[in-house]
Amino acid sequence: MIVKGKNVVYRLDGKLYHCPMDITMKYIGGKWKAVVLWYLKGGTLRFAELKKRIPAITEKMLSIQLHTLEADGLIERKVYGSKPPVRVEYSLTEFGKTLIETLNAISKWGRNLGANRGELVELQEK
Amino acid sequence: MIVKGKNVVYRLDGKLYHCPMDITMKYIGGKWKAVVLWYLKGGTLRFAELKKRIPAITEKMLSIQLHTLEADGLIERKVYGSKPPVRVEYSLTEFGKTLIETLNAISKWGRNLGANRGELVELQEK
DNA sequence: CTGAATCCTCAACGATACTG
DNA sequence: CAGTATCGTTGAGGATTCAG
Repeated sequence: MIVKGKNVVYRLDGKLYHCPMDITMKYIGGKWKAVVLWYLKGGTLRFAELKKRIPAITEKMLSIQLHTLEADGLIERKVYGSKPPVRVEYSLTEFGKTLIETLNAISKWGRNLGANRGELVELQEK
Repeated sequence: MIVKGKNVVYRLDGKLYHCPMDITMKYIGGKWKAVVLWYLKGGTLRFAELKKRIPAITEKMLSIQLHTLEADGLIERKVYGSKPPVRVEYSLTEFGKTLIETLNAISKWGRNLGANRGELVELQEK
């Protein structure tokens, strides 16, 4: 706990944090991580399935996010088969699942805003 | 609402979002905004008071964050006095207060992680 | 006291092509 | 299928100085 009036910080993985917000943001911040986690919250997904759900992401960025999330212990990567085409599945770890409540709160706020102030658009099939 | 199987997105301020996570992250993403909002959640604060609570931020970045948050309608800026030194106070707007639940969730997760995996450090006074 | 202005760096992000 | 390699771009963030 942060003690009022004291100059106290957290050290985590050798890095100092003055605020818990910072810590969480290290894990889900950036342009893509929260979105990837959001879709994995629904269950195991393969690379191409994630790409399909997040059309705007490039394969490179998706690859980087997945490796980062795995290194952070939030997701698990399972490879099936040794010769291409291989099958790779991604899913939340138990640690990653502790984020679900937080992810829900973030999504809920965005959904409300989109519903109240935004406009729904149906895209044409290409 | 996102309709399953349909290619539906939100349009908000002229920008398209495929995912509610994206929307929220536009408002609280980046290195500083969530932290600033977190401290303003506790009540009205002046520029120097915010700076004191977020030692790592530069005045430039704090200034930018505050203007961005104000432009997004999340915080309110009140100026007292016309001749320097002026007094400027920042506080959450009603719209900004709708984020409190989300901010709490984010902070809670970070606090738990800091408590479980991190280490508490007491800094020396300079 | 509260910033704005300037200049700078660097990491995140992106487009495209290629591969085990 | 699931990426990696390479190169290019962009913009967030930072250091410093100056101003109402």
